[in-house]
Amino acid sequence: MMQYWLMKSEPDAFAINDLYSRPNQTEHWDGVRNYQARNMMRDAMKLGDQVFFYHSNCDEPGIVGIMEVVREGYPDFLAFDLNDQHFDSKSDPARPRWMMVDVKYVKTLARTITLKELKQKAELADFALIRPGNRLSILPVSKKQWDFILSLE
DNA sequence: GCCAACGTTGGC
DNA sequence: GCCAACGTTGGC
Repeated sequence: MMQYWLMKSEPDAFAINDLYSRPNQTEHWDGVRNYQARNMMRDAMKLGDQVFFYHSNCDEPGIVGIMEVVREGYPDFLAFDLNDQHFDSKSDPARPRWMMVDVKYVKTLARTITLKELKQKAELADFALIRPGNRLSILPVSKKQWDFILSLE
C-alpha cells in the first residue's frame, strides 16, 4: 500500500532544484542523524512511496514539490567518511548506525504551499508538521492530508 | 534509570 | 540572532 511522507531540507544545503539537476533526478537522502527519522527510512519507507519536499529554515518555509522513494533503506555511507561533516565514529560498515533512502524528483509544485498557510487549515490540525515543536526531519503524511494539501496548489 | 547539561532544529 | 522544543550524553 502506497504511503506518504514529508522530508525537510534546508534549501541552502539541498533544494528541490538540486534534486532536479542530479543524474536521473535521483539522490540519496543522507545526513539524517535522528533515530526516529532513521527508523522510518529503515523500516517504513517503501519503493514508490510519495514524499513532499519541504524547504526549512529559510525565508518561506513550505512544501515545494514531490519526490518518490526509488531505493529502500540502506546504510548512510557518509557516516563512515572521516572528511564528511556527517561522519559518525559510532557507525561503521559492519554495524551501520544511520540509514538513508534514495529519492527521485517527481514534480515541482506550481507554487510553494507555505507553513504559514498550512497552519491556518482546520483540516490539518493533526498534521505532525504543524504541531508545536516538531523538529523531526521526516514525517508521515496521511492520504487524506496529502490529498488536501495538494488541493491547495 | 534519573536528570542536568548541552547541542540542534527551525520558526520568527 | 533569539529562543522554545526536545533529543542526546554522561555522571551518579
